[in-house]
Amino acid sequence: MVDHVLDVLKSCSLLSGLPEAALREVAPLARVRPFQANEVLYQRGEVQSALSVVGAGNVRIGSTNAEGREIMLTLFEPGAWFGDTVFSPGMPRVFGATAHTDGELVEVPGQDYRALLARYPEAYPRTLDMLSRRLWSAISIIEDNALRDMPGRVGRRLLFLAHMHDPQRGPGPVTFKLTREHIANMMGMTRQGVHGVLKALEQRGLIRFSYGRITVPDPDALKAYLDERTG
Amino acid sequence: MVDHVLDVLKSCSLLSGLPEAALREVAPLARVRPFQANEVLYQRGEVQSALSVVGAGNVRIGSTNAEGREIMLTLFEPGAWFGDTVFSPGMPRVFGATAHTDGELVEVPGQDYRALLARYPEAYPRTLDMLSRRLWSAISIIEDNALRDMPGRVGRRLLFLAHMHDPQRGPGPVTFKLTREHIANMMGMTRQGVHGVLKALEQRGLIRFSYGRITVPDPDALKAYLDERTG
DNA sequence: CTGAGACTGTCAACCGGTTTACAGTTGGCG
DNA sequence: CGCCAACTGTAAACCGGTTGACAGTCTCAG
Repeated sequence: MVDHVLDVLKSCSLLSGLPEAALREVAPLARVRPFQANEVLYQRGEVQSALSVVGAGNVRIGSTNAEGREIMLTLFEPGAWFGDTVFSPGMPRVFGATAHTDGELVEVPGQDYRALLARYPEAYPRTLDMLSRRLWSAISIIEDNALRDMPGRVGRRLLFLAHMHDPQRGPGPVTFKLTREHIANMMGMTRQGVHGVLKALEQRGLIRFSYGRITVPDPDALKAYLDERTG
Repeated sequence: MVDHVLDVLKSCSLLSGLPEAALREVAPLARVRPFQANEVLYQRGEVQSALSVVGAGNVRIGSTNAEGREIMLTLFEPGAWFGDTVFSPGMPRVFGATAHTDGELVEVPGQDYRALLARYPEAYPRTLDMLSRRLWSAISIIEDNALRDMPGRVGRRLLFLAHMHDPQRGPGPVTFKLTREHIANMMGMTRQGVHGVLKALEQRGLIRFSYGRITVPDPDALKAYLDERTG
């Protein structure tokens, strides 16, 4: 059991700055939390802080406004971490988390994680780096949303997801299990709007899509097309 | 001279976790860089990393796309810091910085800053907290942009700036020196669109504005109005 | 004081993307 | 194997916000 937790923690990039001995220390303190598709894991506004690592399955990060309109920020795969409030205890969560598929979460209580860092300060630089990169991503999204039109935004986000999906991926094709509606929620668009964009991209051979699935056959080609589209 | 640099460093929230002795160590390594209004301080894409603290004047953070359309992320006041790439050396800057008024920057070379943190590890938690809050802000902006209409977005951003301007402010009025165009650039809107929104907010008595100036007489009232507008 | 340049108000035309509506598919579950 | 719920395609009406254009106003440097 603890061995399994340890494996999950080891797979997490945020924790890879810590020596294995450190991970062994926290593993017993972590909680394994299995989840089913569409289960709400955390709600926006909660103040409790824990570091969550996706052990299996996919998790949607996003929030919903009063009228039920949803915005989805990103989709996390196994090994990803969230719950950035561990670094600012007391702050409410800005976004909620929902299970996208069945899977399992490994949760390290915020206090224990912070205590661990204090005991292994050599891990701090790596931690700052990870957080700073996440900020970088968020700012890129703001920029894309402000400066690009719909095809540009959708294309860029697909590339972003492709990169999250597998940072060291080669040039091969990537497939996402996302409905038109999920994409719409990621982009602040509608189902129909997304449809039009995808159709246009498909006609250029840059993507392929079918029921609940989108494939980018050649991410580099897509990137080249997008870069060319706005200089 | 070094005393002046020290004062600026002390005023910076990011560095306030460090003991004064530590700041005295880096002060001689920092560079003072005076600037004039509209001078370009850093450009998007540069990889050189330094921690910049605003010593005097205002700095716009933003970037420009190929067609010359600009997006402005925020406006920094004295004491604010930027150059988050110090935490991820080698990463290019996502946004550029431009002088909004005359003023002066204090720049600490990235290496020196990182070395200092390593020497005073007790400052790490505060540093993580600051970075994490900045991420929180960025995500809030993404959310606002996706979920709110123009009046909602403009209003929220004004409140955000009011808070940046003076985190411990009382309930009094706040005034910004921003043109309609600057606001438009912050929101991904046009000058004319902003005009309409401001007029609507003014008619409700929530803001007042004149040439190059916007005043929020009662931020709490504005907040209440915005919260009510979308539940 | 005065002029030039930056900022502002306003309006009609336009358009990208939403809304609304409905019919056709797909795939999983009983 | 067949049904139902979720997902998808399509098209017309609509609308918020941009585009473009121009005249008026303010500010500050000289």
